[in-house]
This record gives sequence, structure tokens and C-alpha cells, in this order.
Amino acid sequence: MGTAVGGGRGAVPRYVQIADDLVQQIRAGVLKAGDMVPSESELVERYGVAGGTIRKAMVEVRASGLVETRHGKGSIVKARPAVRHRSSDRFRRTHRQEGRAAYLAESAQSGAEVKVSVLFIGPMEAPEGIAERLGVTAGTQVLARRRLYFRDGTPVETATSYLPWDVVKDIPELFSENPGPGGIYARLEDHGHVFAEYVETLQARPAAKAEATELSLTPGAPVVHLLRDAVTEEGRVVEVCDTLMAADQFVFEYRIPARD
Amino acid sequence: MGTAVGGGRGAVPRYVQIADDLVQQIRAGVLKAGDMVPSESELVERYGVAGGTIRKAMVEVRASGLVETRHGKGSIVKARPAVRHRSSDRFRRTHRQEGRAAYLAESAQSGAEVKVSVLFIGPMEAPEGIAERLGVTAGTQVLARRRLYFRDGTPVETATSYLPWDVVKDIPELFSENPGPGGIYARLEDHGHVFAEYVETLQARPAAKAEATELSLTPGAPVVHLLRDAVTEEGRVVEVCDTLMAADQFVFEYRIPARD
DNA sequence: GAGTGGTCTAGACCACTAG
DNA sequence: TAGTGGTCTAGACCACTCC
Repeated sequence: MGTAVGGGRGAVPRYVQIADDLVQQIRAGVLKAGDMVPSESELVERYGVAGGTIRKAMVEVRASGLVETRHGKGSIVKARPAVRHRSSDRFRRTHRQEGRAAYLAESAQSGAEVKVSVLFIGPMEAPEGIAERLGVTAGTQVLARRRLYFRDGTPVETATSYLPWDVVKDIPELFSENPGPGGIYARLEDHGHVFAEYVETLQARPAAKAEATELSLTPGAPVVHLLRDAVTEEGRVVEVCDTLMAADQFVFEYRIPARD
Repeated sequence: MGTAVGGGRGAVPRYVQIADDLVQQIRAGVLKAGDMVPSESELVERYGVAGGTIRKAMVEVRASGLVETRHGKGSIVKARPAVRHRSSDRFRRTHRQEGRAAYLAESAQSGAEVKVSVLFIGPMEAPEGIAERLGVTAGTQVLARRRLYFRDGTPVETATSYLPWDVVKDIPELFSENPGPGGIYARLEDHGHVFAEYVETLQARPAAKAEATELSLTPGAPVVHLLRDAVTEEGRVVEVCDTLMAADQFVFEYRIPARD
């Protein structure tokens, strides 16, 4: 009998009520981080509905991001994702001069354990959109540096840097997994590429299946796609960084100076 | 018979295959913008599966953002959301001096039809997080200006501005639906509140149900929550703007000057 | 093997949209 | 009123996890 709320009319579907109820229990602390959510068959009994209804409710609960489900195991309440604050401060030169690359500069503030895994460093034909930003023709050889960032053990971000070949060919450190203190921006400035500004564009969208796998998200969970052009004082873009982030792991902060 | 792809083993579920097939048809142009997607019962026949399976497939297709479904009508292929570019340029003083508020400054570039609907203007007790940013104690009376932005007829953004009462009490235009040329920032600068910078924080997350309704999204679709502090040269925050945007409608662009 | 989530079915009933 | 999507059921079978 597909009636809705308490015999009422055209009201909130039962699966939404159940989902809300479960989310409330989590927010109120009845279910704490690390706790297992009752199994679906137990929920079927508890709420007196069919399995399919509980199933739909759990889809909603998962969408809230408060819970993680694994196949033969069950659903576990996630630890509140201690969000990483991505401030535009992270590119300050003083950080580099103190030997900290951008990602370390910010993790130093948040006290989280950050790891980087380098997936690929080498020549590559510049993809369409990247080539345009670098001011080269598509298919030109560039240096690609692809890496995966972990925060407290879980992958949160993939990033690929693209650099024009004529810029990198004289900077051997850029071909190394560890480019030295201050990161690749410090090496670029060492070699006379002094930065004037960074231009970032962001877009949020649901994760594709492959992306969800790489960041161990449920498909459809929001990700943020960020593209950054690093512009030198000569007005040249010497690096484009293409990164994909699990949206629930980041807050972005930008300071916009008032101008005429 | 819950077997998967072509009798294979542990493979792609049927509903995903069907969803992919439909998405392909849209991307390939077999189904063009404005076309109706075949009805679910027709898809049941065409693919030879049960209704529930088509149902799940359509959930996936909707999540791709390429299609919009309305209850008794059916699903229609959306026009590619001509994305609005949110550049940090939109706060330039020259725009205001030419009489354009921020939202008009950017829509002028994109040629889209933008409408604003004012939902509420009046006194309000400052919510927790807002009060903190404004530097007042929670519950203090502030002026709230809540509005809903439409782009080409569809709602894309809700925004609420909060301003300290002592700032607004002498500026009658701020209580009016139309604050005059250049928007409320122009009026604030008229009255000696000259801006030094704007600080924006962004976070993307799945839409709650109420939010999804207000922006006519499917629940769980990504939204971007943006908070902006407008800071004067005296270092005072004279406005906090709390906005919620349909993520698929916006690309954000920020220029970060390189600093020491 | 017992228990869990994941897929699929077949059919009932409801609510919205349109002619 | 006919057609559409939305909710719910009751039960089958599969795949993964852990003992």
C-alpha cells in the first residue's frame, strides 16, 4: 500500500522519512562515527517496510555523505571529514623560501597527515584544453607530472601539472619525484620564471565512475575540478595544473582585492 | 534472472548499461536538446527489462545532468547549460560606476537573460556563523536581503546579504528592492564604506531536498555554497553574502596575485 | 555457511499532465 | 480519461565478507 506519511495525502514518501530519521540519528550522535548502521534486513523489521524501500532510503543517506557502505559488510558512519582549507595564501613565496611546497604549507596549518604518491612523470602530448592555456599547439610535447594526494590515508585529490618542454628541459629537478624544497614553483623561480599571478577556475560536478573509483567515492558524489594557470611576470603560462578533488574534503578560500 | 552483461560474470549491471546507452544517444546527438526521452514503459519494451530496472537507469541518466524529468510529462533533453562564468572581475569599481551591479556585470558578458526576484528584505536576528563574520554577537539585529536569481527562466542561485544595522540605518536605499545603479555595494561606498577586499569561501556538496526544490534540481545534485565577506579599508566586514548555486550552472574564476 | 548489500522481476496503486 | 512518472511490495537470485 503506497500511502504516504501517516495515512496523509500526497505527502513525504516513506523512504525519505526513513532516510531523514537515520540522518538525524547520526547528526544527533545516536549513531557515532565508526558505528555500524543497522543492516538493511534489520531496518526492514524496525520500520515495517519492504526491502526496496529501505534500499532507497539508504541511497539518500549515502548521498548525504555521512555514511560509507561496503558490499558484504554493511554501512559505517564516517568520521566527519576534517575539511582541508584551501586558501589562496598557500602560494606565498615565503612558504617556498622556507622550503615548503603549497600542499605542505596548508597541511601544516591543519595538522593532518598528508602523503603524495607520484603516478607519472614524463613527456606527453598536450591535451586540447591544456595546450590552449599553455599557448602551444595541441599535441606538442610537454612535461606531465601526475600525482595522487592522500589525507590521513584516504585519497582526496589527483593533480596533473603540465609544463612546456622548453621551460623544463634545463631544470632536471622537475623530472624527479622530489623536486626539492619549495616544490616545482621554487625551482621555476630559481630559473628566472618569476610568478606574477595564478588564475584558478573551479567547477563542481558529480563524479564519473572512474573518478569515483580513484578517489574512493560513491559515483555521483560531488567533485571539484580545478584548473590553475601559473603566470610569470612576462605574462607567460609556464604551468597548468589540472586537479580533481573530493568535494567533501575541501573548503576553498579566495581573497579578491577591490580594484577600479 | 539477475545475470549481467551478455551472460558474463560479475559485470556491469543492466541498468548502468542502459543508462550509458541513453547518455551516449544524447551525446551523439541521436537525442537532441528539447527532444523527449522515450517513456519508461516504451523503454521497458525496447530493452526487454522490468520497470524497476529502467527506473534505476533513468536515475543515473538524470544524475548526468543531461536530462530533466517532470512528473506526469516525461523526460526532456536539457539544453547544454550555457555556464555562467563567475569571475572575480565582477566586483570592479568601474562596473559600479557605470551603474551595473555585480550580477549584471557578468551577465552582460554572457548574453544570458538574468532576472532577480526579491524574496525578503528586512530586519533579522543574525544567524550564528554570519554574526561571527560580521563581528557582532549572535542574535543581534541585522538587515537581511534575500533574493533568487534566474537565468533564462530557471532558478540558479539564492543569495542572502546580511548587513550590520548601524551601517544600514542611514542608507534608505538598502531597504528597497532596487537599491539603485551599481547595487548595494555602490550605495555602501557612497556612504564612506570603501572596500579593500572581498573574501570568498566555497564548498561544494550534494543538495538537501529543500535546496533542490528551490533551485529545481534533483536532490543530491551538487550545489556550491559560497560565503563572501566584504571588507572595508578600515578592516570592517560590512556585508556577508550567503549564496547557494546550482553547481552545473557556474564556473568560478579567481586571480591570485603572487605575493611574498 | 550465515549474513550482508546489490540486482532484477512483476505487479499494484498513486499523483501529475494533458487533451 | 489515457499516459506518464513515483512509490511500494514480496520474493528470487547473486556477489562480497568474515568466521
